[in-house]
Amino acid sequence: MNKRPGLSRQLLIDTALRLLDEVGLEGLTVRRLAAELGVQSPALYWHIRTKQELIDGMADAICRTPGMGPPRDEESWQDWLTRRARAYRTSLLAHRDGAHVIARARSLSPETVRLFDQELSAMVERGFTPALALHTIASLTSYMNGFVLQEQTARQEASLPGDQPGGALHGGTPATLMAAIREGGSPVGEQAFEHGLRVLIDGTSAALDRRSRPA
Amino acid sequence: MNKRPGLSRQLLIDTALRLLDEVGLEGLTVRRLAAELGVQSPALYWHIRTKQELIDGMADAICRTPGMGPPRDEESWQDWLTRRARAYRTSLLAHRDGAHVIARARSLSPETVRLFDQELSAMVERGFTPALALHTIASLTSYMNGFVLQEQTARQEASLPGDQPGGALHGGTPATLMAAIREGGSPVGEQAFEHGLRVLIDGTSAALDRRSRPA
DNA sequence: ATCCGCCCTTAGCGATGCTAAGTTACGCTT
DNA sequence: AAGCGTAACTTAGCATCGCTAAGGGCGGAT
Repeated sequence: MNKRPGLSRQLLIDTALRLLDEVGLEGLTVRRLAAELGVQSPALYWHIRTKQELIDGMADAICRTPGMGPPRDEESWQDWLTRRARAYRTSLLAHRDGAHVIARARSLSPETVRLFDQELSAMVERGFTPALALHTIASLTSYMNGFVLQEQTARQEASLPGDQPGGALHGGTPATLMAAIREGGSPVGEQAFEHGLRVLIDGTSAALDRRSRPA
Repeated sequence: MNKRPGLSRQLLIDTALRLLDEVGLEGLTVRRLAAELGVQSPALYWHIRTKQELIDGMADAICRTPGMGPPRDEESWQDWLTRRARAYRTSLLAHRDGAHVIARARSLSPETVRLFDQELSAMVERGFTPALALHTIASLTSYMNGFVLQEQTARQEASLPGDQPGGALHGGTPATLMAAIREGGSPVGEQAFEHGLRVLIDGTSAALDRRSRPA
């Protein structure tokens, strides 16, 4: 389907991410990717060892987006974590099943780990202990991954047979839940994400205060 | 391999959960489950429509654990959410790839939704608005799912070739990260989970105060 | 000219989710 | 008691999957 500038590990990853939007993670097969590259499927195994390795690379590419990385010098850690979280969510949402790719990944590239380490150092400079910095980022990452994961499974559910907006709820949605959603509290979407994000930042402020000036 | 008390949807789900511990989610195939039940694989399709439906049932069973459900009458919402979160994590960790099962699930049973609604009502009785209650539970759930997901992928990584404790870090782990882990800040495990949990509860207290007595 | 190794091909293995069609066993009416 | 319908299973098999084995073309070094 394409001309042949020769394959490469990176080209496989980039093409796989583009293909992902078309066919989803379930539909992303080695053969389909090979076809997209105008090549027979075993050719891919010259550049990657397993499909898992391809997925790891895709996850890594999704993580390494502008917006990740250490804060700017003038930036408070609150502003930075908020900006970083929004950028990360956007990057996950940028590809169909993006969060599922992350969930299926098994290892990060050394470069990404190094970038991550720089983030931790910057937090230490701003008053975090190393352990508190790591716990904070880990909590935030768990939240973001879990959130978008739910968001993206809900999204593909919404495009099934008739189903009011409101997620995975068939039949009679109970009273309080309906009220909550009507009130603008849908558990997916930007507003919900921002809520959890703020809660985590506020709670982290409290944890940081507790350490820096203990009773 | 078994006698035949006759199959049932619930028996499939229970057996699948038991089998999951042996073979993991990747190894859990329809044929393997059928063999475990002493039956040919197409027999299962009398009781379930697709493998996806089986996974939905497994996820539902994992969610519905003692510890979930509305708070006791004398319990503060903080104590309840903490207890509930610990119980949920324990339930996910109780099965190999438990969090991955949740991640792959697409819908919840009406009963689970109803239980969830009771939880929301109880929160409203304790001063939450419906939307705030839903946002709170959603944030907490995202966090818990994301956390155990990472925890369980890290776990199966640890049982690969030589690799110091410390997760998905091959080669030279950078300085701050190493310090953080040495300091007792591993991003997985109970201590890390408790940190994020407390942060979320503290932040929720702040959000609740903001609503109930707005400036 | 020859050889070597990079990068791709054709062929195919074992396994997967699932379907089609046939078979058994049991409870019901008559 | 004979007949029958349906629930619950079987055998066979389709299309597709990840991945391996073996070989071929082709450019650069010798």
